[in-house]
Amino acid sequence: MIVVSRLIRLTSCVKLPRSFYEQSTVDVAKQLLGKFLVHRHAQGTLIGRIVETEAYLGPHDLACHAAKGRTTRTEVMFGAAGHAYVYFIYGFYNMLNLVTEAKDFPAAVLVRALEPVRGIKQMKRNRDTELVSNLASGPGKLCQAFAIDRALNGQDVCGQILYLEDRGEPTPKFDATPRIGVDYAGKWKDRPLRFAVRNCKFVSKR
DNA sequence: CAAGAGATCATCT
DNA sequence: GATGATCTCTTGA
Repeated sequence: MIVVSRLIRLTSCVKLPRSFYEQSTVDVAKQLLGKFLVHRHAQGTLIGRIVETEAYLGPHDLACHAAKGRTTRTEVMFGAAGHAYVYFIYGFYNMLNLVTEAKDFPAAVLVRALEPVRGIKQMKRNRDTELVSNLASGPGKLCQAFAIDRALNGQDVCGQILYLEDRGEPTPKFDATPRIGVDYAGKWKDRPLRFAVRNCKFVSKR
């Protein structure tokens, strides 16, 4: 019986393969809800359930960094799917994105919020705060909680250090809204490309 | 509570 | 030299 339950656990706990990230960016962004981000860190293993994402659709999407062209900064987005695009912004925060679609097509999903699952003690230290719903409820917060910085830019997220897991949970009910903080993006700013789990207290505050 | 400012730096003009 | 896929704290009603 022990062996059987282990098998069940193994089969329902699968690392997302590269083919997952090669799908359309909107599909990846939606399907990431309810998946688990795992960071195997020297401090210990940190795990969170994804509850909020945003899709950045490519060079024509004025909110996407790649709309400004292929540069040192955006190079990772032009690479193969299933890699981390981590950038530094506002002088303080890192943002975690997962590169999607075909090589040479620059698109990605911004991971905006997580429900802390494992390593909560370490996350509290990293964030210097006690409230669990304030540990990873925003793109800057979650990078701080999960010790994600630009050292992880370009990391293969189909590897052993940083990856995503499907634990058998169906995609939760979610709402689609415009993306946050992209008022400069002209007609693209109102497109409903932000996806957040409905009635979830771990999404970013808005 | 809502609104505003400040923090601070890599990247691009 | 300006700005940004943010967050926190302070202010004032």
